[in-house]
Order: sequence, then C-alpha cells, then structure tokens
Amino acid sequence: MKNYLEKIFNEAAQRLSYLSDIKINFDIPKIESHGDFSCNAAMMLTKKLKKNPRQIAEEIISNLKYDEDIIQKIEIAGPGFINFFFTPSFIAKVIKSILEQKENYGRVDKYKGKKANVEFVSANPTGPLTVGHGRNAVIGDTVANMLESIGYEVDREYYFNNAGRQMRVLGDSVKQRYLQLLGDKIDFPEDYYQGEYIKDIAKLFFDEHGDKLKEEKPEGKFKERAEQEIFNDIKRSLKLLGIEFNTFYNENTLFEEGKIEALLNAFKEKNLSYEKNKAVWLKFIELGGEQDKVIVKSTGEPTYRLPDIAYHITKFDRGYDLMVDVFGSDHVASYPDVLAGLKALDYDVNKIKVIIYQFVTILENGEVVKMSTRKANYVTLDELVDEVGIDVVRYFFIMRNTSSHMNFDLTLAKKQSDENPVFYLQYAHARICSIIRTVSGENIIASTRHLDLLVKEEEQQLLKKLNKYEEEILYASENFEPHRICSYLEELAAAFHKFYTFCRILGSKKKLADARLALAEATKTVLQNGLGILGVTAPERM
RNA sequence: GCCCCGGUAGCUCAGUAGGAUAGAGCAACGGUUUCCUAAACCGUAGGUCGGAGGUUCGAAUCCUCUCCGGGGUACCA
Repeated sequence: MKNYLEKIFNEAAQRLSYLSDIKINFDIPKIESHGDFSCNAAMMLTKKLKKNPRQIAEEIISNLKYDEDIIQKIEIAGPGFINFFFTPSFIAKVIKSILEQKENYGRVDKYKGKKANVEFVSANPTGPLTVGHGRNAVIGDTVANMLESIGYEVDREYYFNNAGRQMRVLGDSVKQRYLQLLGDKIDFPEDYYQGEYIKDIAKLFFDEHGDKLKEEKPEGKFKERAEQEIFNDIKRSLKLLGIEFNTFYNENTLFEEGKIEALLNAFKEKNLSYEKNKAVWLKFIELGGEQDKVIVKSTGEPTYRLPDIAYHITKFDRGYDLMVDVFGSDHVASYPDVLAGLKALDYDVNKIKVIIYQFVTILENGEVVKMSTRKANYVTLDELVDEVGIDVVRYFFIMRNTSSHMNFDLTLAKKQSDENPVFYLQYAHARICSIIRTVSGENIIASTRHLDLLVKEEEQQLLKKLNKYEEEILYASENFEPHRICSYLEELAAAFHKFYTFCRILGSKKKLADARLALAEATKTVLQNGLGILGVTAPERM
C-alpha cells in the first residue's frame, strides 16, 4: 500500500518540483477515521512555499493520478494532513501474495549476496550460562534470523578465551575440590569458583584417576577437562533453546597465527603506539578518544583491546559485509576503543553494528538476585528453561527493547506463566488450526476468488495488519530491533481474535466462508513466519 | 567528576523514521459461551509521559539544565 503511494507521489513530483525537495512520509494514523495512511508533506512545505498548508494539500492532491480501484478517497484534514483511504478489495489482495508465497512471505532479497557475522554469547567457559547470558543468546540468534530473512547469509559465531587468569583459577578450583575428595583438609579459597559444577568435575577426576593426579598442575588436565565439560554444558544449554553456532573462535588462534604481532607492528608503523613505563600504549587521544590506553602491559601480556581489534580484523579478512556484536552493558566502554583502533587502520567501521543490551534484574521472592559466576550466585539458563519453557524464555528476552533494563520476577513467572503474551500469539495460531480441522469436512475451501466480500470492520482491520508485515520485518531487521516483531505479532493476534469473535466461517454463505477461510489461513502463515523468526513454536493445538 | 542506558497507568513495558484525542498486557471492577478452542471477546476505571526551560504550525519523541535508578570509567575481560 505504501509502495503505491510512493509511486504516485514520485510521478506527481514531475509536475510539482517542490515534492522532490522534502522527504515524504506516510504514517498509519492512530485513529481509524484519519484513513489508512496519512501524509504530512503539505505542512512541511508551508514555510518554504509561504502558503497555507491546506492550500498546498489541495494542490498536491489535484496532481496525484491514482487508480480508483486502489484508492477510494483522499481527504484533507486537520492542519493539513492528506489522508488516504484504500478500497477494501485492494486491501484484501494481500491474501493472495501470502497464500502464494507461504513460508517465504515476508522474506525479501534486499541484501541477497551479502554476508553477515553475528557474534554473541561469547561467554568464557568458566561456568554454566546464566539468565544474563540468555538475553544475549536470544537477542543474537533472533537478530541472525532477521538478517537471514532480509537476504543475508549469516554466520553465528562464539568468541572465547581459554587462556588467562580466569581459566587458571578455574583449573585450580577443580584441583582443590579434587584434593578435598582425596581427604585433604583444604580451605577452599574464597575467590575461587564456588559452584557445585566444580565439584562434579572434580568427582570425574576422582572416579577416573583415583589419587594419581595429586601432582598434576592445575593448568594441565584439570583446566583442560573443566573447559571441555563446561563447554559441552554451554553448548547443550544453547541447543536446548534452538541455538547453534557455525564457528567457535578461540582468542588463542590470534596469537598462534601471529595476528597479534602483526597488529602491533601495524600500529607501530603508523606511529600510533609508543612505549611508556615498559608498557605499550595506543594513541587514543589522537584517534579521538579521551585518553591513551595500554595495549601491552609491562609484563608483556596484551590487554583485551589488542586481541579484540585483531579479532575484528579477521572478520574483515573473512569478507563480511556486516558484523554484529552483541554485548552486555558492561562492555559499553570497551567497544569504542576497538572501533577507534580499526578505524585508524582504515577499516570501514560502518560495517560493524554493536548491540548493547541492558542487564536483566532477577527478582526472586521480591528480592534482587545478584549474579556472579565466581560466587555461584546465579540462576542458570537451564533452570529458567525448566521453569517456564523454551518459547517463553525466547519470547521474554526479545519482547523488550534491548536498550531497556529488564526486570524478571522469577516467582511471578513461575506462577503466572499462563498469562505470558507468547501464549496469546500461539493461541491465535492454534485457533486457526482448529478452524481448519473443523471446516475440513464441510464444503468450504480457502479461496481468493471473492475477497471483495471481506468488508466487515474486523476483516478489514485484520487485513491491514497483514499488509504491514513485510514492512515491519524489514524495519525491525534493518534497525536490529527484534522486539518490534513481538509488538507487531501481538497486534496481529489481537486483530485475529476479534475477527474470530465477530466473523464466523461456519454458517456463512459459501463465497464468504471461502474468503474468510483464506483470510484465516493467510493469518496463520504470517503468525508462523513471524514466530519462526523469533524461534518460537507455532502449536497446532493448545 | 566524566561516559552509556533507563525513568510513560498500581505492576511489567510499547510508542522516541517530530504529527491529529499517549497505548498494550497484567492487576481491579462489570458483562459475553444453545455458536469454528473463553489461553478469547466487550465495557468501566486508572496518566501533570521524573521535573524545569527552550526549538516550531505541532514535542513522550529534538536541544539545554536538573533529580532518581542501573552500568561503566584498570597495565581485569
């Protein structure tokens, strides 16, 4: 519908040159009587043309050439809005496209041939995934789905680090627990990993090796096995949510392949780094930052910035047109450094999109649960999935804007899971399936031959929502805003439930029943496609 | 101190590609099942969009200041 308006405006602009000077916007008015679309062009031109906006509107309208089978009427309203009303039969045409394209409806090839990399989760293997990681995981996977739906070929990537102090502590945590199992009286250090899973891993060593590993170094078998066990656990948790990665990128690769060294040299050559107090500093001030920062510590160990930059360079080298990073808000301060470093080396940082999501606050019994993997104070993602199910978890984490803080009352979620909006959507789908089952014995066939009979208020409302789908998906995807899809689907489901209540299929005349069934099936397809992008199931029965 | 995010109905949050009378879900209250699933639908009530200025035909949306909450500000990642 919007496309058609754009078309006739472009055509009119050949006669009214001032139309090309402004960006023409078409909005869907909140109020029904204001039409299907509304345009504010006349008001935007008042200053320029020094004329009354209503006069301008009239001039614009008289220059629009349109098909009366498509547009029913055009009105000037309020201060100078131009309101467009489409014909019911044009609005109903969307059913045809939906039924023809089925699961491909809403997919566009705008970015066909482009490659995207979405990096997310990227938790180091020091413990089970928590609810906090869950938000990251679901956002990343959904964004990946959205990008695929607009044509990108997407790689899902997990970046991790299995060197460093964290991992040494992990290995030693396991060893200490192992020694305890052997009967040694040990005060387990407070700043070690306190979780039960450490004891489980220690038990594996005890069962398999008895006391033979007393002299084994913590960073040897203990660390390796812990990493392996924990990683398996992480992968299993993610798979449970339907999330799988193409690539696990080990930070260590960057060192092994000399990429860190090469990067250091590149900075040096460009005269962007210098030595001070035995450390290497990068000239961030020169790059527009607030202060210079250390990239190699006086101990010779690089700080996280160096591998992060080198890592992104590998993504550029691998030929991605778009690189998405999904970070928690605790990383806000670090990514500008990475981008500045890349920019200094002439990489096009516009290809990088950083999604920062705000933290999830978990409330249990009215109290805030402070998360810490180290202190073993957390609610795991698995526990959450156990409590409320996969669909609710996935939906819950994307139904809100990523930039919005999220409160999650566990107690409430367990109790009131029936009232979660995801069921509202799923129920709409199940209801349609039920209709199709019921109607299958009757002489009713989903047919697009008499769509012009769909003129009732509820039918038209539902049709208008269906007409919005393609645009919504594209907008949400291009702007990396998965929650918009949720809002849209809730509106669609609401429009369907109203249609269901007021427009019966059984008992209507054959032609109308056929058209209504076609409308119901089209709705089913769109619900299915939308839920599919969210990774939420569309059940046939509930 | 400085930087990022948020502050919208009792609660959780949409709306921030400037638009017409600010929305949804839950909670509260009242109604709707001889009829394709009542996990639904209809109605009532509930708001100084944190506060103050400004920009303009028009501001929840943009700018400035300010208050409150979260996160960050390392030779931690």
